[in-house]
Amino acid sequence: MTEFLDQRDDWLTTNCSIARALEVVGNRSTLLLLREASFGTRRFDDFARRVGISEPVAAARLKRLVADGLLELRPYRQPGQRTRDEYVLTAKGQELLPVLVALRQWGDSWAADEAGPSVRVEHHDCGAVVHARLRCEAGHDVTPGELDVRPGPGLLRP
Amino acid sequence: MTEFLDQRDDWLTTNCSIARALEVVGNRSTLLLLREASFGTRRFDDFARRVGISEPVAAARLKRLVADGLLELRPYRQPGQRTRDEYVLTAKGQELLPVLVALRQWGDSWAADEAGPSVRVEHHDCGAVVHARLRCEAGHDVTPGELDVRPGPGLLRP
DNA sequence: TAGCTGACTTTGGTTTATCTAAGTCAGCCG
DNA sequence: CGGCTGACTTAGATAAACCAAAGTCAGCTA
Repeated sequence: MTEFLDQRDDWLTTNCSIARALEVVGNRSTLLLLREASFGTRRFDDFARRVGISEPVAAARLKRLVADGLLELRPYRQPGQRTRDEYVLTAKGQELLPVLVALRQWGDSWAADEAGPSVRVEHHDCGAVVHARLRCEAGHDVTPGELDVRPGPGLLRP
Repeated sequence: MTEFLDQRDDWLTTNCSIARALEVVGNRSTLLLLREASFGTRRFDDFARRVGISEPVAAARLKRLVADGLLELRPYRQPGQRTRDEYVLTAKGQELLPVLVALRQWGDSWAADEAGPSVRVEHHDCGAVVHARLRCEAGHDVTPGELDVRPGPGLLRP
């Protein structure tokens, strides 16, 4: 595996899933909007205010998130109000939650306030705190130091 | 818990671990440099070339990553060359790998090339593919839909 | 039907991220 | 001791992200 890594060169740039993911969620405001969506925020100005971004930015990013299929618009109606659209996470958006959990976990460990984290994410069924963990398909817990990188089927050689 | 989320308003902005983490790694090039570091890249121009960014950007981001303690400079010497510094992941940097694994996993699922992913991340000990998973402290696997958000100790009320 | 409200859009300007191209500089090699 | 090489830095320019303030507009409510 070491040889593989030493020999490789610019192939990663061409087909890297991390880079592709970052084209969709590779900026601060997008990830914070997804955080809000995961907390149940659904309305335009709640998104803008709670994330702390301006309305034009919120509008552009939310539009992009809908176009990319991470959020969907769903009509709803509050009593005494007219029909509106609310933004709801799709399955594609929900599957990004491990990224957010992992980011929060890192922030809790390395950049937290003295008072501790402001939120706690629990397992709905049992109330225990939830973490993002690495695990292999053989069922072992894996630490960051135990990762090996190998060529995959989509590897493009120079 | 629903009441909690409905009542909360601008508290999250002030002390959010995700936002804090994103201040450090909230841009594309930083995360891609960390990807490279996790693949074992150590030298300046390898970083720049493999990530596909210009040298000025690579220099600035690497400097920032060292200042933030995610990478450290370690002197090394190749035979017939002078002493240089190489960039190596610290523990603080390694603990971000779950974020990268989760991002790659999402990219593999939702934005992959037809040919499949270009790399495969394995458990060093057993060779099985590694995934980022959500798990609660009671030991249950948790799906993104089973997450509950609750106030934490550092929660600031408006 | 006039007004209010939520959900944006428009305008104009600043900051941040990025690029290319060229320059610096330290120290081993010959 | 003079040149080469790797590791940056500087300069100048463009593109992307963001902001505040004001404007638009649809459709309930009164």
